[in-house]
Amino acid sequence: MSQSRFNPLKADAHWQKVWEDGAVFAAPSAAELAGSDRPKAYVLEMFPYPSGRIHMGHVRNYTLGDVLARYKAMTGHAVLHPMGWDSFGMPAENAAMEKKVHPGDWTRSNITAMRAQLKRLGLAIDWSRELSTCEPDYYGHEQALFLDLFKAGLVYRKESSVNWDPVDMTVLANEQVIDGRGWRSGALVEKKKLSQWFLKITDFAEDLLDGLDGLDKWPAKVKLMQENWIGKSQGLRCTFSFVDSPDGIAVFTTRPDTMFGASFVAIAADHPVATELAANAPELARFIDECRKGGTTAADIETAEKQGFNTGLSVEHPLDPDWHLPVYVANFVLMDYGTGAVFGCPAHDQRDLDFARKYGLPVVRVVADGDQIDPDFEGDEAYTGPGAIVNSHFLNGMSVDDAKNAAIATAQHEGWGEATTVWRLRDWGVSRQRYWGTPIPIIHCEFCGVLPVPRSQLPVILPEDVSFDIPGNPLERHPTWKHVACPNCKEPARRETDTLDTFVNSSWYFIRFASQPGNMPFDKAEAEAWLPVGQYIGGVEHAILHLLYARFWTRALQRIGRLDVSEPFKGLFTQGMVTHETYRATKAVMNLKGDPFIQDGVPVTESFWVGPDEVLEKDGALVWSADGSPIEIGRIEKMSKSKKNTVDPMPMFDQFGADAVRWFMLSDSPPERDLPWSEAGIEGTWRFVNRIWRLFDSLGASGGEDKVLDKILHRAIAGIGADIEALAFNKAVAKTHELVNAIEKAPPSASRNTAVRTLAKLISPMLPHLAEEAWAHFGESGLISKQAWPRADLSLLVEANATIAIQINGKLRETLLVAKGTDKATLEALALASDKIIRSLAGSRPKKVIVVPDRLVNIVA
RNA sequence: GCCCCUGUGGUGAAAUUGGUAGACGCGCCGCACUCAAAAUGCGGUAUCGAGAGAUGUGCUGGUUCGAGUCCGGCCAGGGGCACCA
Repeated sequence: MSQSRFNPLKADAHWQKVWEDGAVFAAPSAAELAGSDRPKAYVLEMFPYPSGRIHMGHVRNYTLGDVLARYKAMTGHAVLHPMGWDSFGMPAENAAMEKKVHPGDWTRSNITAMRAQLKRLGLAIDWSRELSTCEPDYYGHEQALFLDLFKAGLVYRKESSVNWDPVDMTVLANEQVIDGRGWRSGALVEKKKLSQWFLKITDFAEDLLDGLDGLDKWPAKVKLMQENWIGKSQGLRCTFSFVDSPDGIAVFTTRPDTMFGASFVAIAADHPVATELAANAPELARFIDECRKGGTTAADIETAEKQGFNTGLSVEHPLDPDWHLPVYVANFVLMDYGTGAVFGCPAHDQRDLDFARKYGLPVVRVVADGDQIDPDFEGDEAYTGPGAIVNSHFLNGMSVDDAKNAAIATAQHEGWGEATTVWRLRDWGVSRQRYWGTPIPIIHCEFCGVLPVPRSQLPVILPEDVSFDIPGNPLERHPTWKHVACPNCKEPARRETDTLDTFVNSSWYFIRFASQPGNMPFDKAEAEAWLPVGQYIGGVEHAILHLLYARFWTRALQRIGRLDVSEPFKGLFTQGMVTHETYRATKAVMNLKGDPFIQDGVPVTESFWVGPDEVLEKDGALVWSADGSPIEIGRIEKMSKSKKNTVDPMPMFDQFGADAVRWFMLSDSPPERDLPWSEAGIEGTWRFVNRIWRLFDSLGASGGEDKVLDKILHRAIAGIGADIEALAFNKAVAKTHELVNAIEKAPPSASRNTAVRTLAKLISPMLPHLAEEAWAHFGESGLISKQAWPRADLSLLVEANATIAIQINGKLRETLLVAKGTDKATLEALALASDKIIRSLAGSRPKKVIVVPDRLVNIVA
């Protein structure tokens, strides 16, 4: 028998070329799909941002999707498994500023490098559908869709307050503001009012919430997060009229049952009533200013004291015009939630209670706390639990829920309020004062106002000749780009220089993958042939924003009749992060002369992140490879460039080949769980790959059946398939090991030969290069990737015998092998006749015997 | 503060509806092959105990013939939201 070795580097290169040259993983066209009875499988991993190199997180993400896509193909599905690039965004502009390269050049060369790296993984991708969002043939269509939504009234412009970095002259997202300063410049961030474009996602709040119910293949956690984010609250919107005036203050409450416990009305600092009063009240103006300055970070809010300013105004209680309440401006009331005004019911709301105690306002109990019904509420802890309503006239005696309904009914009947639903969800602000994004296709004309760019002028192409020498938006400074003729009056006009939030790019790329005509964003029928995505796979960090925006965008397209799909992602899988320890080294700070910098007689040190490849172990402690100084081990975090805790996957591919790395990624840890990175064990997977190869190389001309092995094989076929389908790859790996162990131990036979050949197919989704190599080695023609997944013979899955556990008082004492289906009485008799049981019982009579056929006998003694 | 998730050997982890805890892998130990090493193969590996046996799924109480799994109360770690009326 000739011995051959598996050479992964040769095999990887060879089969990757065969797959690519033969367009083996090209998805069928929509027409072919319609004409075939094959079920469809659209498998999609979240497309990468081309940051430069792939990292372990990418390897995990794309391996998971790839196994599923390959399995789906083998199980007779028409598969769409595409790849593209989320290529607009800030890092490109930062690179431009730091390295003096054009964002386009930087991005495109990154894509070239990362495409090659991804291909090195051996992914079953239809590369003919590759797209890149920074190219006009993508973003031009996005501009067309934006104008469609504009025309449909789903886009509007509004003054809104933004975080403005005065040094970089740009708007910052909330996450980019750290302790009130810009994350890059370190400058104090200012609040600035800017005219911004918004998408009306709130129009779809109810739909987006209701739609979650139908997403039964989404993780409950993600649905819950979206539900909280959308934040539906139902309650009463009512008006507290000013004393002696027809006007009033609109208030929203989720607790109309506590109306009779009201003791003040509080309005936001930005409330129009406050603004009006402040014009003639300098003290109030100063207070409002204070409120605006207040930080918005979690820590600020935690420590901020409830503060108010008594306006001197009084309002009438809607249920009793003679009952007057003071009106405060309060720092804890938000203008952009509800109506920007609340009524305070201190006894049953902690915040209101803090406020009332501070300003000496009445605190009246209106919900009984057990048998406590005294109207005089004592203590500093509000009661927010259930109870009967008390001290509340017509609501007395009702439950909280009944009283809510009764109060709302009365308000509606008497005309001073109505049932209202309020959402936490805000409209989506999509304007970014940046260069590297989709230009917003709008023209501002002094005479004709805000106009869409005519369709014939799309795409609005991003100019390439820009400079990043000075901070700010290069589009704003470009000498010619923004100057255009008004499409209406032909007078000189100005282009919109803002670009779209990059989340817009990722809100429809999965549609473009399904259909990519040149003259429009997508063809309706083609897109509908593939959509929705059957299985979407990505990081949980996108659980809210990306997934919510994509769901909104899809519904918006549905509303304007462009696509009859409401939910873009039927199945969602959120993979865990690949994490690694972080390391910090400390070094002395030097002065200009190069001597240690001494302060108060002590050398000043600074600590900084170092990468895992710079850390050595010496005498049981970790030291920095550069100078041997001690290393402090930080917490385990997601691999990121800033913490320097990344590990480059590519050397592993060069050393062990794609299959060993893929197998390693799939082994052991369930894919939804975070994976603390460790290379311990990669040699083990490499050994396993070689063990399998030796099996493939061991086929002989033996005959004869091996019924035990047949059974094991068919159990593996069924089990591995089910595990892959459930994305439980760690379990599929374990079952593959069991099968391999069994085959290795089995003597030569026809059954064994069959098992070895079948094994090649079973590993093909996970170890595709090895499997192709085996297929060729067997002398077969064609590709194993195109073979049908083996069929499990169900009759072989039925066990003839069952191992019965014999327990005494629930503790295992003995096991018995019996024929399956042995009746209860026989089992009981067998159990009681067992030597061990007789000994254990030591003559005492069983009180009771529980028999579960095919499982166990439990003797209660 | 509110909401959610997780907790099992040295280690990554398995465990259909409550029914033999620790499958499978990594590591480690022993053995074989070898002048030797690597590679490979064989055996062992929850804890205590010489053994029979006892104990064991974060802690604690409960339901049950029987609990890793269900219920209550804690503890620890992680995540999400947060002056949301």
